[in-house]
Amino acid sequence: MKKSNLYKGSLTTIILKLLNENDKMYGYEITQKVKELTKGELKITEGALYPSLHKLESEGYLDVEVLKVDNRMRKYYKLTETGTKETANKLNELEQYIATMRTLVNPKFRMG
Amino acid sequence: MKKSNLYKGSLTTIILKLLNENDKMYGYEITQKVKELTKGELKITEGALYPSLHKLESEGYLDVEVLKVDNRMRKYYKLTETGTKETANKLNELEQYIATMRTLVNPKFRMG
DNA sequence: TTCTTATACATAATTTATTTATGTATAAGA
DNA sequence: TCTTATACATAAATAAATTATGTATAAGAA
Repeated sequence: MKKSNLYKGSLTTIILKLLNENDKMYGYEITQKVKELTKGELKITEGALYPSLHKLESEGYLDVEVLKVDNRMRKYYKLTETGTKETANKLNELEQYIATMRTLVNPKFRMG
Repeated sequence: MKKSNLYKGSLTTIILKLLNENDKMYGYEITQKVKELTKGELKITEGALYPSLHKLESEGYLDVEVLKVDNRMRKYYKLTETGTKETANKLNELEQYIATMRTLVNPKFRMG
């Protein structure tokens, strides 16, 4: 999704968190929201997004509802109960990742 | 290297930064240093480390010096000039990544 | 003395998340 | 009419890791 490959592995966290904040969203909406929030810094690609949504659904983290709006299909996703728990896990993992990287990279943030 | 797959893409940043701080290090030393600094949180595997070191060397970011210490081989790596520049780039990318993720995940840290 | 653990390198096979490249289809605007 | 935006989808290729091996020396425990 970007020149930096640090984003690899972050997509599910992003999707889950957005759905946690917005109750229900459809795929295209997610791409636009991410672009908007990051002021174009991060653009998630459809080739990554849709398979990821399908996976999250198959794992039971998301429920789907298909609607037709203005004659165009929209697949709305929302968190299940386990999906909400998984969101918390993923956010913890992100904070842990950031803390760990800071200890390695920034002497001011030493662990312990 | 860990249960969380957020670390994918961070290994080169970690290696470069450690070499930037410690002038010269050998592979095994890097694995131990990371384990120590993160109090066991992050263990980099040899299957990831050695190919990564070879790649950084082939890209001209690292110079190698092979020494024999206590009858055991050690390959000491150190940053080249372009390697030092690349370290700065990677660290900037990491800070940018963290800032971007915070805007997506933490409303307090909105961008702009 | 033998077995295990630590040190120190290496690589091949597999897995997984992504990018890149397509594809379909409708609506809006130039 | 042509392009851009909306909205989905998937297949092939790429890249970075994990997992599983392999070699070899040294130290320490049983």
